[in-house]
Amino acid sequence: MVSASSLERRIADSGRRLTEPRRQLIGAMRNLGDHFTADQVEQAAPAVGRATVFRTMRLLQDIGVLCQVVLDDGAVGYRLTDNARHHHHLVCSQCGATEDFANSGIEDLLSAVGRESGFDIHGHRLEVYGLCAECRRQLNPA
Amino acid sequence: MVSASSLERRIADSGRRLTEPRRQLIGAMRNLGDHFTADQVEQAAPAVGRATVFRTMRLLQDIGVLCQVVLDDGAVGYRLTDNARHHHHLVCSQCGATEDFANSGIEDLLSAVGRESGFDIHGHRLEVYGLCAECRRQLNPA
DNA sequence: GAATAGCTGATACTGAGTATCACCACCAGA
DNA sequence: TCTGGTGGTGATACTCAGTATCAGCTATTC
Repeated sequence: MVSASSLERRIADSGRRLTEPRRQLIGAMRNLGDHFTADQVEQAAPAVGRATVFRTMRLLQDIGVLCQVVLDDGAVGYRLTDNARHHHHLVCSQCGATEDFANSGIEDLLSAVGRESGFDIHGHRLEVYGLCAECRRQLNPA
Repeated sequence: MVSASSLERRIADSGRRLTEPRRQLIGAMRNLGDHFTADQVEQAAPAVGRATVFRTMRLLQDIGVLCQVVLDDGAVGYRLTDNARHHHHLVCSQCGATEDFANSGIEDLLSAVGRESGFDIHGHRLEVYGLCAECRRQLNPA
């Protein structure tokens, strides 16, 4: 879990102001754990206006500490990350637990895809769905 | 482009009725080209009720002839496909043109990711963004 | 202390998708 | 031929995610 102070520092470092609503939203997201929806954030910080919730989430995405996760069913979730570099998500379709992972093999594969297709590839989005170890244990106790 | 008759046959083969609204929606989607939004389909088939548009799009997804494409900016588009098997999308972030591609290397990579993470992986979603050959030519005429 | 840029909350909006419900259309079986 | 069931339809109202607008607030800077 990313610390609140490192998130706050990242906001300040990017030249934005560290205001009370932003502090509250960071606290709310951290309380919500490793995955949450925009709606949950809104409800977890009732003193903050709706527009500010979305503005702040956009800001956090821009500075690379919040990332969108496309779930199994197409719904969108969010996740705080301290990994500002490109990465992918492993999402448990049972409990929603989300982990980051990086894999350079995928970049290599995609450059081959680019050569074959004539596309000049500059980005991608990879979400991997499965059952996390915890959910497997619960479904299938040894 | 998938033929209308093959789409209609797929609906009939799946045990559903081939009704006039469904025929109209198939025509509308084919007219819209290789990528479109739900909204565009709705407007292209004004005689068909909104609920039926979404029901039919869901039905087409269920029988594997329509697939969701998550765009660069997180918006959702759709694409008719004759490739009912698992595949990925190459999306031009300039014009939206979308191509299918399959790559077994990715499956191999992901099984390794599963072993390392303890996840039991059963699916994934990969969208690749770039500039298609046509848009590259227009931006950068030799 | 004034100017200003950044930030805020309220509100109304769009776009995507779902839920509900009464009604229609087709088919099977009596 | 009537009847009932299932599948499909359109209208409508809803939720959820996100954007646009705008007046007012606030921290900073000069």
